Amino acid sequence: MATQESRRSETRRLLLAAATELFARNGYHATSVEAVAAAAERTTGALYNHFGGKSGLLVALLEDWIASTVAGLTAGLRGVPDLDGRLGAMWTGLIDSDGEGGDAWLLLEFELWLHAVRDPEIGQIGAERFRQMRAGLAGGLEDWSAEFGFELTAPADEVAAQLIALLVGMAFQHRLDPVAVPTGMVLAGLRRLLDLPARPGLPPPAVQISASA
Amino acid sequence: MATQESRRSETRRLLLAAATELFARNGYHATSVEAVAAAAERTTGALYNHFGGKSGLLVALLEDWIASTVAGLTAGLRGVPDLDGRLGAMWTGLIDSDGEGGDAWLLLEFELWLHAVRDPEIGQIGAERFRQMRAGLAGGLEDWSAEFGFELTAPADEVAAQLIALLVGMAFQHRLDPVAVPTGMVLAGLRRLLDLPARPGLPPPAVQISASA
DNA sequence: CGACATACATAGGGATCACTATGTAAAGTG
DNA sequence: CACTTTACATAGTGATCCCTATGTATGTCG
Repeated sequence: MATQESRRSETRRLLLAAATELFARNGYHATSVEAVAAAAERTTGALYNHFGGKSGLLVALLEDWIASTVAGLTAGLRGVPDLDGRLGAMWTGLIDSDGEGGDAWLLLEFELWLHAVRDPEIGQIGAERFRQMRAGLAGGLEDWSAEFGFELTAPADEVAAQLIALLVGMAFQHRLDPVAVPTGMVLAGLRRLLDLPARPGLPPPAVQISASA
Repeated sequence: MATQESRRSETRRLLLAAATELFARNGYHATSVEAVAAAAERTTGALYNHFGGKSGLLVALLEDWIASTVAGLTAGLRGVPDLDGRLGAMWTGLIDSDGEGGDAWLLLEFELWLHAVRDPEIGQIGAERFRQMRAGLAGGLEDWSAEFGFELTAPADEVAAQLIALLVGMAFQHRLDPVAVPTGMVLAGLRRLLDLPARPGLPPPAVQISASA
């Protein structure tokens, strides 16, 4: 019915989607190739034919990851008129869900980082991924500063790296203890990195009520 | 010769040190209990007698982790007279080494975070760990603001979370691509979060020369 | 429509791993 | 110095996992 090429690419897509979900949820080493194949409704034979092995699957996943993330970073920002809305969109896009896979995005981010640090081949890809994220955000910042009429007090590259760092580090803490990292705290930090005045009319962050052990 | 108690605690210490090193270097799942036992010059029998299993070893490791980190966070700060020196000490302490285990500190941080997110029992401990880190830094900030005569423009809890977030996120990027995250970029971000003026007399951050793929 | 190539399925092997049951030397105790 | 307990070592087992060799249905092409 379908051509061989379409069938093949569909299988590849299913395998990568299953691997993304399972690697994020359970981790790379805790996920068996048979589990990935089963979740994709295929067999390990197909997986080995496509990727050559478990590590090949990881590399392919990370390469796809680059394109989809750079797109996702800017996608949630369209249609948001004000600057705070855009900053907030970046944050909620990070912790709520990537729009497709729940909070798998964040888990996969750290999972892949660990492999990137431990494996030079993966590390190259991971470094390139963040270079593109920073460059994309830096470009956006320059556009924003023109659009909203504020001034960048540091090179856009620098501010981009700082904004990404704050978002990553806040998500890191938020996932362990959500109430300790309310949205206002993140937005306030982002604004301070941009050297913007604190947003007027916003109530001060709520008193911390995170449960104490 | 030695008492049984001292012998036992010494074995426990060796096992935990070996597990720390190996879990950080290779990851939890990629590290076998036999490898941990061998690195500690003991056998798996000792390991199971102490921790009941591999997961028990991880829990014990994380619990030790709490105390040692809070201590380490403030330890590198003594004897540094100026504020920039202290901020710089926090950063270099994060990326250079923890003073004992190379850069294992950072790897273990993210490794344990993933387990904390996936396992509720571990998650409780991890959340408590960061609560203590934030509280410790918040207290330090209030002392600093008095000592150095600057004013906190936001609650100390909030600023502490933001500083930690920036440090974590910067370390995250730095480990993938060190030249893309020079020290000055980190210090500038920390200062902006503290609403301090940019440091005078400091050359602007070097042009980025990170290799492009 | 027949021969070939492709895409994937099936079955199984070799290695590794977490864990357990049992043995044993040393420390503790009266 | 007999006896018990502690702290760890030894040896082995079932399960799991990554990978490979081979089989087969379906698309492809002259």
